Amino acid sequence: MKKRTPNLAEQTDGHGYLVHIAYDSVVFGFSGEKLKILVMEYHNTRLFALPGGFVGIHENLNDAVRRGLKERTGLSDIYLEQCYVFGDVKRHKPEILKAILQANGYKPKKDHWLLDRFISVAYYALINYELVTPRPDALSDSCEWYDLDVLPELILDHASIVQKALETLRKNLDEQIVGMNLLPEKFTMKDLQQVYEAILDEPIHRTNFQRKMLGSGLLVRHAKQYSGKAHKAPYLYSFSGKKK
Amino acid sequence: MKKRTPNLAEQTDGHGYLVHIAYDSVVFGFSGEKLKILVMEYHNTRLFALPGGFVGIHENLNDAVRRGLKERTGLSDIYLEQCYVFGDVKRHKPEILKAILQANGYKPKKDHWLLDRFISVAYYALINYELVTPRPDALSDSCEWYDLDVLPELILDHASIVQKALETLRKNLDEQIVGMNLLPEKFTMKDLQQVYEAILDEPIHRTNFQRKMLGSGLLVRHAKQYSGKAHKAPYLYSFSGKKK
DNA sequence: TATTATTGTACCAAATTGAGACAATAATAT
DNA sequence: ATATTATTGTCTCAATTTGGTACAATAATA
Repeated sequence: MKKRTPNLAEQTDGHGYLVHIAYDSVVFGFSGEKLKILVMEYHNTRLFALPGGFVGIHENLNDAVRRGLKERTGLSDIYLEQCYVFGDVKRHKPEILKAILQANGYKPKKDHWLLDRFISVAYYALINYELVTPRPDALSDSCEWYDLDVLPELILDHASIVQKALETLRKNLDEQIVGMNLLPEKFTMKDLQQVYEAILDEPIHRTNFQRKMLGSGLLVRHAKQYSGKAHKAPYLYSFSGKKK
Repeated sequence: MKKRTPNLAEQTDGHGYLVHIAYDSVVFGFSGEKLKILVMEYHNTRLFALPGGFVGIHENLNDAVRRGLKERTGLSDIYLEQCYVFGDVKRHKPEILKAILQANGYKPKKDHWLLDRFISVAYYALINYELVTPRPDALSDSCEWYDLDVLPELILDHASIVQKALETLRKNLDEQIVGMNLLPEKFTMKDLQQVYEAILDEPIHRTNFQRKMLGSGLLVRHAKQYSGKAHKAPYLYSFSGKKK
């Protein structure tokens, strides 16, 4: 039996969702040697935001985030980490939410729960770019990949959230099997290195990186991949560990 | 002008505080070669809990935590870090809150906001044990230091919160100037080593630790401290960096 | 003056890291 | 075929960091 999730804009209070609590997610993908994140644009507003949402009254916080990611990416087994809670009063900008609702044809009353102050739990997710067709939700025109270095201006404190997510990702880089979640099943050593370079935003010495990765014992080597280019073909690798 | 903070138990709804949102803090102190944390016991209940609280409607989340710590420790400039948000449904145990309120002479109605589900933002704090006289709040008999290895049984998921705080502290140990916050202004190298050993719960090689700490460039050496014992007197040190 | 417990420094070996050399190789050009 | 080109995988060597011991210095006591 599937639980019905309430329609956001029609509600006049937070019934169905916990009031004052939201989440925002920084969904990282990797393609074309660059790190990208998902950004949504609301209907007719030129307002850009991170994919976020609310927590059902009988729903685990983490599950709420997974539900939101499933809706936007179609993926249900996603690598997910909390990174920070943004809880300052000054992030409360009811006029922005109001504009979004109005652009969608709703006339929220002054005490509409969405116009209240929210504390947002920030997450980051790592997903395989190739597996995703981003889908907008009811309030948004689009949900698309943006290069990290050419993000549009984001509403509220979402730029800080991206920054915090990136910092946390970098901090966790050595302990987490990042490549496994951002790359397809099989990949070359160069692919993996480019992921690390994109995240750290600095070049990495090739042979030392190779030594480190092979030495970790996490990689399984497969057949070579012939690209058709005029040079030695690289091996393909996959991760031997279990997906988190 | 000081803002009035509402009286918790008298409220019949969350006016004054954000509903559904709480924080819990793991307050670390160091004394007698051991790591300790503050634990509160509620009146007449034998229920033990971490110092926690709620967020005023017009209050920053971080400020709410600082306010709570100020009330219980008297300190206002405390080293504080978020570590995790506990947001599972199963942490909702209204009967425990009810028991606490009843033991204090309140008869909460069924829909009392404190009996609702809460998401809790966990923090850890590092403070100088010597500067603190723990103070209980209105609902609790005591607020006292407990050795980490002999904690009483804690309510709800507070044991997990302690665990998470400890993990986070360990993870941050190298980047954060932990000693500065847990030790008095001046301390010996042995004091500092004992702090690290208490946090990591494993012995550290003395001379390598000394080399690492002196090499960090963060320590300033002062006069020797004569203990009256029959051996060479150690230097006193202090940290040269700014707090936090 | 010898003894004891600690502390500060020096030193050596092992492990890790940074940087480059070089052979192997998959295509293309000759 | 053979030379050329770009890239990959492996090695090697030096520099740095880390783990561990040796030892002298020293503040009290016996």
